Amino acid sequence: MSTRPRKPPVRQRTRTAESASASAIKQPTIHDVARAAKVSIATVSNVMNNRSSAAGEKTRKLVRHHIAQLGYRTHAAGRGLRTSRRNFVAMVMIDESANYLSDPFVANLVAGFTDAVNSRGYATVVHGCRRGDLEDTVVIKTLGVDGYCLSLSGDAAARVDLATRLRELNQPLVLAQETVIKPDKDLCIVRQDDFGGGVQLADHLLARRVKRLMVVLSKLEWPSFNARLEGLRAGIQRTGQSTKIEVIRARSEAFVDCVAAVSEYLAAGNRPDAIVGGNDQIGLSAMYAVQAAGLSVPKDVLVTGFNALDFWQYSTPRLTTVRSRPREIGVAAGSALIDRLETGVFRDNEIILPVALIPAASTEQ
Amino acid sequence: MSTRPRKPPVRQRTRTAESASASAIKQPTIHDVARAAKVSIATVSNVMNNRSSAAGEKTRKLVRHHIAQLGYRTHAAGRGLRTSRRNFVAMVMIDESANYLSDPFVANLVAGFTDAVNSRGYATVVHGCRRGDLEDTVVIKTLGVDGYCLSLSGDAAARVDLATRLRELNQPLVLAQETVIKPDKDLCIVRQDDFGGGVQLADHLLARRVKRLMVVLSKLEWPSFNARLEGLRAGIQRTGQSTKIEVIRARSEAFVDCVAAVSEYLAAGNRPDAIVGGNDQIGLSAMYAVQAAGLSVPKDVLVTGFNALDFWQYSTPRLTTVRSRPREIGVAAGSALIDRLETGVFRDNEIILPVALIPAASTEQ
DNA sequence: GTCAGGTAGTATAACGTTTAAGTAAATGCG
DNA sequence: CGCATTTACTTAAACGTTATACTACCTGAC
Repeated sequence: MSTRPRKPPVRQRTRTAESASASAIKQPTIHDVARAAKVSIATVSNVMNNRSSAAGEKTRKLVRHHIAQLGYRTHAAGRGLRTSRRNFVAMVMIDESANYLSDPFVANLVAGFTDAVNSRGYATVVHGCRRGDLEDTVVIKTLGVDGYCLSLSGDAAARVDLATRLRELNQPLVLAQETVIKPDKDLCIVRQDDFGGGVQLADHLLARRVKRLMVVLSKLEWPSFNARLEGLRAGIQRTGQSTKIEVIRARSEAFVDCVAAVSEYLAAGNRPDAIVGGNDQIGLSAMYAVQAAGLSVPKDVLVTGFNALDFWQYSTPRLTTVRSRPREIGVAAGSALIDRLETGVFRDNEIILPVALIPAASTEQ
Repeated sequence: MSTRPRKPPVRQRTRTAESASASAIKQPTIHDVARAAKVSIATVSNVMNNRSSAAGEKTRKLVRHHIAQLGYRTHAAGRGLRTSRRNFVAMVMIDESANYLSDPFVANLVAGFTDAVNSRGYATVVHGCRRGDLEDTVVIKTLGVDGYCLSLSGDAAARVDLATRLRELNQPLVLAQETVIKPDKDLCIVRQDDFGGGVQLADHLLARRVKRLMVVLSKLEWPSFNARLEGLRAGIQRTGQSTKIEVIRARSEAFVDCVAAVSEYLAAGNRPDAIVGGNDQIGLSAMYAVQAAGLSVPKDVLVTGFNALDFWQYSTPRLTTVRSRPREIGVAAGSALIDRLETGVFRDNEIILPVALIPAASTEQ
């Protein structure tokens, strides 16, 4: 024979069928499939990844049969090591109280994000981390994902701090509902037009001759709350009317704290024409406090919320609010991140979603 | 010299400083750190993992310095390949409508889960998958996590199907809020005592001389809803009273559908003494429908909810409900899963969390 | 007959880490 | 001193993939 002699394989896999220990069942590897199908591991890999070249209909079928037979699944770490692609992205939130998802706005945003990301073949690690813990946190230390989305939460300083750390990782980064950090070349910010929502509220309330306006926010400086407030201010200023704004900050966004803040304010003899809640929860709490003080909504006081979350419609009278689309923010953020991973650049550096006022009984005069 | 001659290193790493391409910045590896600190990679690894043996205070400091200097982080895929531990678990939910997290019960459960898991040094992949897509889904195909938690959602058949598939992966599995599948040796179920909650509701309502009871559920057969209903039935039966239960199922749990269902029922001339909502959302919708029909809560009809979610307290009159602790279910599920990963066995195969009635104005006569 | 071009498949070198096994020097002990 | 033990490290072999470079074979065309 004139053919060059084949070198024998250097390394022989020696795993026998019964070598698997009882406790952890050994998953089959690409080698097991190759051996069963009597082909090389390269061929199995090619079949697994539908590589167009090097196919062969018959072998393809054979290999697929053995893959199914053995229940072989690609070992994610092996592939990840080789390709330096993990098919994971992380959604990170600052979360002092470890219940970030209890805010329905955040929950819907996350749901939209994971759904967009999943549909592109990636999985999402959802991670809430306490402010100081960032460095110790598993995300930074060992996560090794393909990209990050940092979502609204915490005060401005903590957010900026976290965003800076994430940028240092040199991974694609999307910021959701961020207003303090400005978009720049390799950064994408997805947010809704909270400012515009504030303007819409101002127009709506001024058309109802509101002269004295009370805004209820929480101590925590959510950037979107501030944007809404600024929009409100701008909307009033634009008309040149003399409507006055007073801002009070409840200890937290919890029902009891908001009710207490409003009740106290009313008990001091204040009689605003309208109360603007920073979000629906605050608006509903304010409405409760107003009614508890023996006043009528909307006869004595108009009340508004923000976000139009599922439960806003349960109230009597129904709360005037502004429709936010947290889910769409998440979807846009997820899509932008995956696009960036696959094309290498962000198509847009800023995506702003519109919001729309929903007038309801709580501001009908 | 009598010392055995050292073999020169077989493989020379040849990465130069300027070899990194402009687009993707190369992360430093353990080799880079080793070279900088003039130690072996094994030593760097030992320092990274605080291995007690083979330490040396001076080298330890030196290595740590270079780790910080270079910004080295362990490459997750490399470690994962070697240790076959990924430090990831997955939280999987069936999610037809791609907005599983918009249910606050689920959102809080997930939040508790991720928090428990994070605090043990693991990360959580949150994954909602459509019913049929399961096999194609990235979770099954390429995720390769250390363990799974399957959370409530979808109808019983879909859940059982998904649970079966997950068991085939031979990974530790925890089921949250599952009532159809029974616990067995290498499976852990964490749920709350929905049945007991139903019994408590029955006691509460029967003490108020309720003779005709209407239960509002949704078409989707959530297992916990059924358990609550069974508890209610058992509670009534236990007393031997003749109270009758009628069950109606709204098209969905959405406000409009529940209101429509209750309104229609009342319009047909039915006058129940009490309406039991399957959860708070349904209870509040029912209350709305009752009031819209010109009836008074609680004078004409008592109304109850279930779960005591954040917004339950916004209603007027405040809704009588049962306190659930979805967050604690998540925490228990997460802890159980990590314990299983670290000890090899489940300490408990079933964990049942108590619930407690919160009487409020909507059932005060 | 031979050369070009395609098809089908294989061998093997990484990817970055952990860890068992080993070595060299220092220390303890009789 | 001579031997055992401890301390402080190093060597090198996996872990399961992917992808490059290669071989072998086949089919025509000239």
